[in-house]
Amino acid sequence: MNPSRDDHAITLWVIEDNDTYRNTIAALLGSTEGMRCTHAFGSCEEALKALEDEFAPEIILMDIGLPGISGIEGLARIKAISPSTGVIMLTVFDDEKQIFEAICSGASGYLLKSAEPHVIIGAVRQVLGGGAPIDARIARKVLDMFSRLSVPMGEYGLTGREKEILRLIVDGLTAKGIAERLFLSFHTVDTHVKNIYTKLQVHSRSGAVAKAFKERLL
Amino acid sequence: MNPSRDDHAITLWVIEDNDTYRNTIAALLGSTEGMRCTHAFGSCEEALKALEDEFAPEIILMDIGLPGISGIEGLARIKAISPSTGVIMLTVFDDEKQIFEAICSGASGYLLKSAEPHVIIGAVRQVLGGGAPIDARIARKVLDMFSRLSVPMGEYGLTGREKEILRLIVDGLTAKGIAERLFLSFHTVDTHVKNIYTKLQVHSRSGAVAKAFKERLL
DNA sequence: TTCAAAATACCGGATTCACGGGATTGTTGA
DNA sequence: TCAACAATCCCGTGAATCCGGTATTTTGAA
Repeated sequence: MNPSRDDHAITLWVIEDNDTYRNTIAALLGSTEGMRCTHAFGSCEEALKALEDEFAPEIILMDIGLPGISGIEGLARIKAISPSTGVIMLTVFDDEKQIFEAICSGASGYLLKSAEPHVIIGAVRQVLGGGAPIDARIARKVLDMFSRLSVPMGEYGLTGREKEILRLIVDGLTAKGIAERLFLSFHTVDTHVKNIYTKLQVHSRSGAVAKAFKERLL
Repeated sequence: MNPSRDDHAITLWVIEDNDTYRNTIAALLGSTEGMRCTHAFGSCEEALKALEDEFAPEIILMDIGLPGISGIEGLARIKAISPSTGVIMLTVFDDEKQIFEAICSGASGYLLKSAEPHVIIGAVRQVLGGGAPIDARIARKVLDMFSRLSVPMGEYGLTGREKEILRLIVDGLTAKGIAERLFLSFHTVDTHVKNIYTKLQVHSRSGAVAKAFKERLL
């Protein structure tokens, strides 16, 4: 495989409202061996329109802060039309909310606009190779968000049997149903449930279920 | 500030059971201007022991697959003793579970052992600068995990009032309590709850609560 | 304006829950 | 050996629930 042959060149689009930056980056990509920047749009609307009657590119470099349809919204729409297209988001800020939304919308990479040319070029190659290039400063935020999500599983001293029954309650089973499932008498289940309530300090099934989810007891 | 001055040099430890790789990386770090690799351990146990009566280093490079105390477990213990120490995990594999656990335990970076020397050096600097260097292939996994977490909020056509009541149910309120809170009659709440059940296709409060959590209906 | 959907209110019966009590087996660690 | 705990079983009462209805008012969209 010779990446310099045009029919094997990576096709790229750029979506960026700032003329100067757009032209700079388009020129950079276009002058790189094995890459062809076939379009450079100033807005998501134009790119989405182009997607209607053209083949989608392999990679799109997109500004996250666009006028009109935002980068986030645009990303979601692009991925809806062409899921296989890798989208690398470019940003000047590192706003957590935006990062989170972009990730959820299926961004394949996340770079700062201040990134060196070789970093951007490398990022494109990494996306093609199944990687997700993320600027270290942004990655820090992602990691922070992640570890914040994982609440340290609360410990209430539930016994094995109690956890088992709690799981079945979460699955929506009634006391009788649980009894049948576990070959127990209804009374036994009832007692376990009572003990679960005491340990979790709740007074209803729904309370126990809510607590189980909130504190990752399953 | 001159990073080549020893008292401003970055202090580093290496924890890696493979003698060859440990020595290679220790030598690499030691020969880099502005860095001092003060220890190279073959196991977490040794490093943890050293932490008891020595100042913690600024950065630790640690293999994730260690004999005895694993890298994950070691990471957690190290962060417990010295939270300000940045720990960069090194791995040969990209096992999702390990990545997830390492992130939750507070890893500051995640590299493949096959990384080029300059990448490792750069990673150390990035951690010092508040970044979190992550190999693109691993970042891909992180992003996948993340977007998998955010289940596309299920839509069951719940009306505003129904969502409001669902929230109160999740908070553990009883029908009577909800009625008081919303200045409604008990019967009205009951009807809404019935409709919620129908729409969510559940048959109990606990079922509705579980579904609400699983499908992020709140 | 018209009409459907949403929100509101009510009834009755069968079922389930919450929670108080008491009791019997094992296992396990002190 | 003995206390502690887990797991099992039983009972009864009052409250809350689920579910099948019916029916009125409000509201938003056609």
